[in-house]
Formats: sequence, structure tokens, C-alpha cells
Amino acid sequence: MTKYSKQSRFLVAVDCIVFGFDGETLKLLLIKRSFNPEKDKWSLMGGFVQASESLDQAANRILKQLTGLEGVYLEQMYSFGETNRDPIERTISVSYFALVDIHKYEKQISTDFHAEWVPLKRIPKLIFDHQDMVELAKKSIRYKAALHPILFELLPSRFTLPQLQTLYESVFNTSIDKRNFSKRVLATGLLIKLNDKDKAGSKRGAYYYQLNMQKYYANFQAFINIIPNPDSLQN
Amino acid sequence: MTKYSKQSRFLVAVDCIVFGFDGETLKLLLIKRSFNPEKDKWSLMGGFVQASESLDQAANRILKQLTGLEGVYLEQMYSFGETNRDPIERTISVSYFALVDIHKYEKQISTDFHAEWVPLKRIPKLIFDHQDMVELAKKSIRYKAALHPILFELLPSRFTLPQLQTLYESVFNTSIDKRNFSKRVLATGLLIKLNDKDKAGSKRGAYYYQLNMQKYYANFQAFINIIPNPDSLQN
DNA sequence: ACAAAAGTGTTAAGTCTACACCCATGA
DNA sequence: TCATGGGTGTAGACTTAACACTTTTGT
Repeated sequence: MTKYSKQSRFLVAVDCIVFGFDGETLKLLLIKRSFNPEKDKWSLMGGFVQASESLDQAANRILKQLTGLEGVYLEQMYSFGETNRDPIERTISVSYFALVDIHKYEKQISTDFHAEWVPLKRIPKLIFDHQDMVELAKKSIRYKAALHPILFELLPSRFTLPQLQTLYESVFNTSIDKRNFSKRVLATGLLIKLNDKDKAGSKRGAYYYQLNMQKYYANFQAFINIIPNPDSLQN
Repeated sequence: MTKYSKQSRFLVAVDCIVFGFDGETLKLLLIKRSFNPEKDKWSLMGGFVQASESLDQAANRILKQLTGLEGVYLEQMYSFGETNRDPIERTISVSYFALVDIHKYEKQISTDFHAEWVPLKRIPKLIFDHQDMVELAKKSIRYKAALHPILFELLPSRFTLPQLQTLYESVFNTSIDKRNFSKRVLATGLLIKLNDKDKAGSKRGAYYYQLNMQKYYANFQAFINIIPNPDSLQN
């Protein structure tokens, strides 16, 4: 058998949009690019796919190399292939979004790497078409989170209902009645109430919950209904 | 500025999963591959991305070249990048799914090209990882069609409610009460009732409807709710 | 006249939304 | 003791699901 000799070959990159939540604000993990072109400009986590690795492997490797993050929720999003998106040489980028517990990585990241958590509302100008990727990622996590319980990936293993509600409210940029919210969330059966409380946010303290991992994995593809009206997903 | 000289470059392909509906059965458009490797085996519509074209352009070009189809609904789905998915040389494939009105193309396709409509339930063994692509495509159109009115792309511009219902029933592999179905569908406001009837399916005849294109485009991203319980999307 | 598919309405069950007060505690 | 955030229940509105009979017309 022969090779496909007449065809063009291209650089293939992976770019990761990494979301984190600090209890108040949704943030993205950005880095100052360490190489040309666009050295020192803000950029998503990205890198080239190597000959020996699959796309998923590349995404995991890049995330680990640039941030130390490992074993986080990572999902392929979309492939960007405009011919001139990288001015140096045509590069096709396969984008991924990641959801991480910001607390696990906050210090590690900013000291070991030139990476920084930036509030979603204050994203600076990014290189290439990374802005488009961010926009699409915002839409994608809303879309997915409206139907599947992915947002738990952004929280520590023990969390309170007020924290969870704040998270949903920031992702969907809306406010939700707390009585209705807790009813809906608890009705999923995904949460286990613990006996101790988080006293950080208030005097009375809020009960900790943790995920029922059995149900979580079993129901991951099931539809949940936490957000009042999914019409808010329109744009 | 320099090139990214040390990086590997890869073949990038586009593969299209093309759905059609003949009024009874959902079908996929497959071709007998005309070149090696796997010449004469069944395959999705695919081809390599050229240096001068974006991914979307490549997908449209390939669809046109292999089938004559043009201007059809085409949406990027997922990128497949296992290192050994093509045994000859590593190729990263960006998959697209397409929805076409089968009647427009039925004859043209089978005479001009070595393409054939195959019922979704009787897909033969396909080359490479094309089986996986088909599985994912089935899931993807279900998922999307549960929320957005994409299935109209599979119908002629004039269609009847019984046709539409059969289509939904085949996509979701379920059966729906026709009274409830027509209420839901008409409640979207997307349909305009015409004055003449299709007498092909019955003696009495069924009224033709057409899409209100204004509303169709305006509501494309809006959520609709035609399928009784979206839990059927689970697997 | 009958077979075959099209068309149409109602009721009961379930779900969703809006809404307000008491509780626990640290300062 | 008071200020702050946490926790809980209900009633009305709305939506969904289940269900059966009449109409049309070609043969």
C-alpha cells in the first residue's frame, strides 16, 4: 500500500478553556504565552499534538504541562480550522473545555506556572481566535449544565447548597429562588447531606453535602432540570 | 518570525454522516470507496482537507464532489484523533453530520455517484472508525432534535403532519400520540397550514404544511418541546 | 358499504412558580 | 440583642399525558 502522497499535512493544536469557580465568580485559566508568535500575550492553554498521542491524550498532557492539573473534567468542544487563524503557519485547533476545583490548584498554578485565574467578565484580549473559543465555551457549558450535572466538577468534594446555587446563578447569569432551587437539586437524589456545617459563610452555618457518586455516574447522561426556564440559553 | 519547525504535521480529513428520510425510514448515505486502502469497502463520505480551505469549506466541497449535494444542513460534530485510526498514515478526522431531503437527490445520487442510501438499521460494516462516527451521529441528531427543530431539514418543503410524526418516531424510536403530537407541533407556531392535501398516504388525504421560515430561523436556537420525555435520550 | 388513515377536545395528574417566616449563631 | 445568612412549606397556575370517536373518500 502507498501513502496518501499528494495530500497536505497540517499542524494540529489543542486549546483548553479551563473554568474554575471560587465561590463567587466564574474564572478562566489563562497564560502568558512563552513563545513566538505573540509571546507574552494572553492565551488559552494550548500546544501541538504529537505524533504519538491521540487528541484526548494531547489535551491532558498540555493541561498537565502548563498547569499541573491532572484528572480533571475535560471534554472536546469544537475544531477551529480557518486557514489563517495562526499567522505563522496553518494550524487546525481542536478545542476542549475543562472544569476544575479552583481551590485545589490555585496556589500551585500561579507560582509554578505563568498561569492566572481571570474572572470571566474581565477576560483580556486573547491571541488568534481564542476569543471565539471562549465565547463558544461559555455557551457550551451553559448548554450542557442546563441538562447534565457537570457543574459539580467545579466544586470541592464537600459543598453547601448556597455555594451550589451561587455557582448556577453565575453560570446562567440569573437569580433563582432558594426554596425552589433546593427542592429541585435535592429531588435529583444526587446529593448526600452531611452532618457538619460550613461556618465560613454565615454564623449559623450551612450544611455540607457531597455527591452520591453512584447516582452521579449513573445519571450523568440523564436529563436534570434545575434551571427554571431553559429559554435563557437562547443566544 | 520562524515557523514552528519542530512540530509534526498530520493529514486532516473530513467525514460526513449524511441522513435522509424517505417517509418511512431513516437512512444514511454511504459510498463504496474508490481508492486504497479499503477500496470497494463501504465508507462515509470523506476526503482530505486542502491547504486552501477551512474545515467547513472542505466538508461542503467533499459532500458536493461525492454526491452532488449542495446547500444542505451541515454541522460539525466531533474530531477523531486516535493515532492508528487510518492504518496507512495518521489522519485526524473532523466529522460533520448532514440532513438532506432524500427526494431531491435520490436518483441523482445513485446514478452519478457510487453512493447509496442505506437504512439506519442495516448499516454494513464500515472502514476505520466510521462505525463510531455513525453511532455518535445518531446520538447527536437525537440530542439536537430533542431541543431544536432540525428535523425539518429532512423533509420536503411541503409535508404533512403524519409524515412529520413518522420522522420523529423513527429518530427517537418511539411512538407518540397523534393528538398530543399535533398540539405540540402546532403550538410552536413554526408551521403554516396549506389548503391542499397529500392524497398519497390515504384516501381522505392529509393537509400539507410548510415552515414559517421567519419563525424557523428566529427560533432555531430556542428550545422546543416535542418529544414527550427527553429521558429517552439517555444512552 | 367498508376499510384505512386523518383530524380533533377534555379531564385528571403532575409540575412549576411565587411567595414569607422562623432559626441559629457570632459579634 | 441584633444582624446575617440558612433553612423550610403551600396554594394557584400551568403543563402534560392519557384517552376515543367522527370524517373523508377510494375501492
